[in-house]
Amino acid sequence: MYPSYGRISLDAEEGNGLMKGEEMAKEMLSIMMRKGWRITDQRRTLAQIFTETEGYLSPKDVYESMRLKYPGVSFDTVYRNLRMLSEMGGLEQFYFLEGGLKFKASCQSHHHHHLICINCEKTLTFDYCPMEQKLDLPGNYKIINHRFEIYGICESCQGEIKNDKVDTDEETESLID
Amino acid sequence: MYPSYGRISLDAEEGNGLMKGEEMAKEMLSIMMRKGWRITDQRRTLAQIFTETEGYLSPKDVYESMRLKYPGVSFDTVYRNLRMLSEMGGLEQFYFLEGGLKFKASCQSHHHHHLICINCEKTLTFDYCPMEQKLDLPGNYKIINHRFEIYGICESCQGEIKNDKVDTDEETESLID
DNA sequence: ATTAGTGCAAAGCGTTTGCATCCAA
DNA sequence: TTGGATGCAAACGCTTTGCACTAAT
Repeated sequence: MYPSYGRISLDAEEGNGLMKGEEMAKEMLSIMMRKGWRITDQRRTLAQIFTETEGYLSPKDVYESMRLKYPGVSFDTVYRNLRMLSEMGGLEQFYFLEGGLKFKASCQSHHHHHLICINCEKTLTFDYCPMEQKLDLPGNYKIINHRFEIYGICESCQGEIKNDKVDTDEETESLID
Repeated sequence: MYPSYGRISLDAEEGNGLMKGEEMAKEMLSIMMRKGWRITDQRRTLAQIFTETEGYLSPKDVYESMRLKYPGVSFDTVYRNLRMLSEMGGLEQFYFLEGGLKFKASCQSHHHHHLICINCEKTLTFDYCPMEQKLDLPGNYKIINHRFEIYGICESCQGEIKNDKVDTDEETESLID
């Protein structure tokens, strides 16, 4: 039932090819400054957590990580900052039916889509965008935005999964909102 | 920033061209029977509500509608049945960042994607699927599923919106998860 | 008659809010 | 110095659960 795939343009395997690690953290901090936000220890830590993480983080994940480096944090501060950073583009939000809302450092510099592992949530980016096609859409909608994601099982998970998590169909059905 | 669109295959404007109204309700009820579920008044009503609705319904919406026809319903029964019907494919779930989880009768008969109005949530279906392309994806993921949705403002909303809801960019950013 | 489905109430969980305190600018 | 950021606690909304009762098969 699910179609073919093959070759087309795409770029980096990980960070997104234009920015990674330290650079990404700086980017986030600079966003904060530009918007007139203060750079607090918590926010510095927050930025760093996301630059060190490949996959998605739930607010809870972030909270746990924050506590390691900055024991006093409170949950609501984490939420506040996640929300603010998301709203102005520093983070990308995804909602997983199982797992709820999660966050990931976003690439500000170019348009792309995601290939997400439904097991470990490791995410790769690729440049192909279906909107580049001459789509003949029904109705007379004024197009504003779109969403295109591909879900699968990454190479390193393909081995492990075979044992425990088997019923891939159901897994997927529920993981994708 | 957001790309072009033009002509390509597609089908019906509404139901999805293969099933509508009564037929859809029967389909849902038959699903229940096949699975060995009992057909209760509440479930019959639930099925009917979705066949009469074009857009998405939140659990709350459904609850309100249910109460009109069947005053005694409880919220948790609505949830239980929404969940069950979703799990076995009778309903499609979408999560809107603002508005939360919503449901819509699903088309079992053919693969398609959605064009969703970010104002009224009226949804049209179209047959074009980006996975038909020969995509050259990074990594070695075993592809399991995908998601492709286009968000815009439908014709009838384009007039109304201009007055109140203006800042389309932000609207969208937050509506799409 | 059996057993799934319902309604009720209460709990659970993730997220948000008000407010006094703290601290980056 | 001072207004934004934080931590705390409480509230909030949505969803789930346990249990006795009801009703479809």
